[in-house]
Amino acid sequence: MGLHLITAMNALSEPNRFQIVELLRDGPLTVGEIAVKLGMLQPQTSKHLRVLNKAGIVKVEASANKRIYHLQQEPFQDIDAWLGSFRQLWNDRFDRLEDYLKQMQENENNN
Amino acid sequence: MGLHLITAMNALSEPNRFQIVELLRDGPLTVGEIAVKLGMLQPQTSKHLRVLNKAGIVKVEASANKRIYHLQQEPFQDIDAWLGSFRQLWNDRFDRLEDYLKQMQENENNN
DNA sequence: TCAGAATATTCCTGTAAAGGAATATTAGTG
DNA sequence: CACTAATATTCCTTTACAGGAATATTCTGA
Repeated sequence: MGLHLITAMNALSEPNRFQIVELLRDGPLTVGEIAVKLGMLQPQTSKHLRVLNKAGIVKVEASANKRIYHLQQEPFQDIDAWLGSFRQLWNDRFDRLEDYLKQMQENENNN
Repeated sequence: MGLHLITAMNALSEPNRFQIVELLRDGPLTVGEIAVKLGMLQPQTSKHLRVLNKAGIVKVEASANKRIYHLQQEPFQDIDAWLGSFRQLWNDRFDRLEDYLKQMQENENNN
């Protein structure tokens, strides 16, 4: 468990790759388009896309001699699911805080 | 924007640090307790906690000569907020797919 | 103040990964 | 079959970072 998560977050925690992901939210793009829009060289763009691809964050679609990259949902859903358990945690803690405050209130009234 | 995110994800994308975070979900722990529970040496534990601390993921509370580390919500909320925009994206795409299918259905009926 | 426990820091070393430059690959076109 | 465009890969160098071992720091209690 958690291995996909770590791989995905590792891939996303590189500024250029993060930017690529942000860019691809507006829709699929070719390597050249990404490189131009982000002001990076083509080889590094390809290399970063390779990492993103291995992490399952993007997928490629070949069209002639162009390669069109687009986002993939799964890794984001994985991260989201993991964060979900944290939301649960914070909510539980908040509930206990409420109970505590309520308890204090009642004790106050019994004086 | 996004810089905190990248820092947080980078900190989380190291297996040992990820484990530390998972462990701290059950409540605050001292360095020694973390080291024992995860079978790692104290110095490396301290070093990883330093990284997590700088990323805002954990905070320290001094108690005598012990240091008690506990999770912090903010980074997780940041990641969650970022993912939120993706949820929006997927939903929009799904809506458009529904529209498309509905359109096809209608065209089918008009033949 | 000294001893010991808990933690932090430093130094060293090995390794993974990123950028630059050059080159290889693949597909379309005349 | 050249020729070109688009992309991928390789090689090299540099840098960041993790682990190990040793040492420094901080706090407590006698």
